[in-house]
Amino acid sequence: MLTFNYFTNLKDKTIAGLKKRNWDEQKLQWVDEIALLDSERKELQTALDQLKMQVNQASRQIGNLMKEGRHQEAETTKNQVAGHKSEITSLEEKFRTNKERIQELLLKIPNIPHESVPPGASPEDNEVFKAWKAPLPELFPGALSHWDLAEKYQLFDLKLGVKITGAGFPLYRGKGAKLQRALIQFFLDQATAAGYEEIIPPLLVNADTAMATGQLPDKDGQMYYCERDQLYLIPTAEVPVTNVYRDEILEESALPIKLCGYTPCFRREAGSYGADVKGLNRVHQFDKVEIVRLEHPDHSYQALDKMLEHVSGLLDRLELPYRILKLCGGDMGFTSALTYDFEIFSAAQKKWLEVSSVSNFETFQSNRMKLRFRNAEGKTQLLHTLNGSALALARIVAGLLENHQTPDGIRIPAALQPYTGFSRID
RNA sequence: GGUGAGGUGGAUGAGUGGCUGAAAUCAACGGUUUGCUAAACCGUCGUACGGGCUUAAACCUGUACCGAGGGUUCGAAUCCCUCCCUCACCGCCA
Repeated sequence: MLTFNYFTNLKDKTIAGLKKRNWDEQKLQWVDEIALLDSERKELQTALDQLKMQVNQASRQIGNLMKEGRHQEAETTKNQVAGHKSEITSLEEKFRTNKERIQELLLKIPNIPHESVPPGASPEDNEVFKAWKAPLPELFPGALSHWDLAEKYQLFDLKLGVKITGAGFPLYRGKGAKLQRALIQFFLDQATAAGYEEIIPPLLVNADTAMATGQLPDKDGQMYYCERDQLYLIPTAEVPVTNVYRDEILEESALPIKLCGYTPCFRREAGSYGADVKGLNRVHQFDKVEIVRLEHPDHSYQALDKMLEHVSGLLDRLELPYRILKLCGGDMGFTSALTYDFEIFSAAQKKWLEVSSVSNFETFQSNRMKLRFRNAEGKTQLLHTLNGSALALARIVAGLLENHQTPDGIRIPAALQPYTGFSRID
């Protein structure tokens, strides 16, 4: 959620940013509407506060008059207060309507893209921030897709997942299951080595938590929901982990805060179809290690670079070819100011698969979360939140199986072998 | 799930209708004193949103907030209702 500053002092920047997200003129009017409503809100509050002050003063007088036994005068004052009360009631009504409308609009306005975000409407317009320099790997004739490899080596079973739950809930078995666990452990160890504190959060969250990181109300339909208990299954560890510090005022010396966490992720992913959903490319439940940072606003973009390095290091160790995209305005998430996507090249499917998304949310989440720090002047200030996948498993598994296959088995990268306990799948 | 007791500022903890935004103590911060440490003494010490105010700081000032939301009253931390949460015991259970 944007702060009011974006609609008053930074209005031009806001308009320009929303245009980068391809907003039409009609929606852009909301910016002016919010500014107008906000100034109305201030006027209403001033009037309301003054009336309340009068009532408060009168009440104190009444108390004193009663003590002194001057009941007649007390009654007169009471009648005066009654007049103010009805005025207050009607002003409060206006005030509430005004605030609700502001809130309603604010929730519809996405984050303002960072100035470096390229314009564009669709994934084709994303900028290749770091290309893969070496030649793309070529597989031998007869190389298989990961879903065929899974069947050949008994690594995971989608049909069993369907029997037990439904489409998009893979069941891993044997070396496939061990590979899954090895990757999680490997990613967590790497994150810990990079200074991230490990968190094991709840997998179900309440509405306040989902609202704070921006999943509600925007992505309501994408989360699984337990009606009876009014809890949401997390779509990413970002949600519970970022919320660890919701409603807190941190000391500047405590920054940066670096957290990581492994969780399963649950996504309903309504509306996807075709080859994109084949095998592990898009599933309803997958495992992911997430890294989260709470940063001083002055350092958040340096922190973002550090996160890119971290994720790059993981992919290097897994010996997977990858590229980094800087998402264009039209493809960025609602809450993000700048997002880099990591894509690995699937040699068997001959296409790029997204395996990580690393974003700086600036104050968009912290404003909703009331997550602040006390700056050098002793004033409270919103800090910046960032997060990134490090990494998402399902597609990494797909890439590993496909790219490291040989005619007589699948090679496990050296970095992973201590975790799997085997060097080949055959 | 049942019964009982509770939810007050960074912490402990007073406060049962009227200068109580909230005593006191501790912690923290600034200062004085001091060979060092310690101690003592003085001071500061919640958040949000408004107004004075024109860009900002400082300062002054108003309103709201004592788990959340409603209600009673001229006036609510205090009384009433609903909900949430915590603790204890019982039940159930990995």
